[in-house]
Amino acid sequence: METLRERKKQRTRDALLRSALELFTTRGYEGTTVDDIADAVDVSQRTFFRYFAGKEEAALTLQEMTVAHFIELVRERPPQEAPMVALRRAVLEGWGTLNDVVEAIVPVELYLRMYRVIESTPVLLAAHLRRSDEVEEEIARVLAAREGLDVDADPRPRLAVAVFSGVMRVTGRQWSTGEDFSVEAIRELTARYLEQVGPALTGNWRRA
Amino acid sequence: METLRERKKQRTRDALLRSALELFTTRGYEGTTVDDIADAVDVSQRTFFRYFAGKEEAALTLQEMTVAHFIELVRERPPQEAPMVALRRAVLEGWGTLNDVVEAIVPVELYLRMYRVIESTPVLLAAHLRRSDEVEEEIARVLAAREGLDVDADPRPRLAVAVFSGVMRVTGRQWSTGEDFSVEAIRELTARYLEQVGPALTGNWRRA
DNA sequence: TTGTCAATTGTCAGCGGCTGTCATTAGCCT
DNA sequence: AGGCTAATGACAGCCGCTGACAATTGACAA
Repeated sequence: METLRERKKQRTRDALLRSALELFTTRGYEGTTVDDIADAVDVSQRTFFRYFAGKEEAALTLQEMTVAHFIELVRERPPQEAPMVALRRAVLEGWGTLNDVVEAIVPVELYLRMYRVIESTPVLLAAHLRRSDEVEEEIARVLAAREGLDVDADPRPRLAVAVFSGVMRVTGRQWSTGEDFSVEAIRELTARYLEQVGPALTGNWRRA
Repeated sequence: METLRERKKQRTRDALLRSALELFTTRGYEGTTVDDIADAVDVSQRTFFRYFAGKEEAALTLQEMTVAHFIELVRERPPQEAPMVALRRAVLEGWGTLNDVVEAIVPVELYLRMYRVIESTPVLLAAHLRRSDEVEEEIARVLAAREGLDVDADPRPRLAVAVFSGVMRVTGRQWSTGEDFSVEAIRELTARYLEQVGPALTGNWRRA
């Protein structure tokens, strides 16, 4: 943070983001107008749009941070690990370091509340799923590169990532509708659900 | 189609839908205004919104038809089939009967063109993925009922459906970016990709 | 310190999606 | 034919978002 200008900009952006999240998690996403957010920070509506491409972007900023972090973790996985192992470890490590990533901006509690707002707001959920879709493609390319494959010729990287991503989505939803919102809870759930993929696909579900 | 009123309504709706799809596939989704659509049918903008909840709904109507059909096919699968087998057969049968479902409203070719518009228009893709998410939940419940399981207690139905749905998404995208837009092409791709799931998850990708 | 340049912001006008309201039209039914 | 109800049009207005231009404010050098 060198110049005064930059610091001021950063403060404005932080204030906008914090006000937006606070309003979204109390009044709801649809119940909050961009004017509300701008007014809360005492800037013009136009200024809000200079910091965020849209209302959605503000709502998904925290998610984007954790997603970027997760992608980094996948990239840093030792190349000898099998793909699914690398993904699994990256995710588990990601949950472990969630606090460090988020807390620098807002309390983790706000992140969790916002997560539920996203899941329960159709337009936000849609945007979130689309972003996840993009992330899948990115990770598929990372894995393909690790394994020396061509993503367009060999379907396995995209398939593996799609499967993994599906499990993560189911896990996240189960967690967000459950009672234990601790990081431990989702870590455990993640590990457990990943183990259930095999049985879910091959097993005869009727014999307990 | 009993009364004159009902027939007129149906015709208005059909005209709106066809005009919308025609415009979307030529000028693009964002490049088409609701006023454009209404003007093409010579009704007021207000009337358009009495037939469709929004621009999105018109754009996703064909998809919705095929999805509803697919769900029906899953419901009709004999209960002794293993879950993944039932899903696989329902999908393959769905592609086989695509023509019958769509052609009653518009040429299948328009359906295919619209599919690509959806994939390439961020806001439509987002809405489409969200809808797929809802469909996953519905199908998970169908499978759970078949197998006598509680979806909230046993993660396997949701996991299996999430995996299957992921594979279908990858398949659909691959198909839409390929060269062969025939139904045979996607049927074959579907079968092939489903067979690749196992290897993608467990295999060591490096030994060819 | 001051003057110049550039970056940040506010204001305003306007578009497109969408909704509520109310008057008008058009099909239905006796 | 005339009354009832459903469908439509016209209008006003909210909200998200953008372009354009002017005003403000920090940066930096003379």
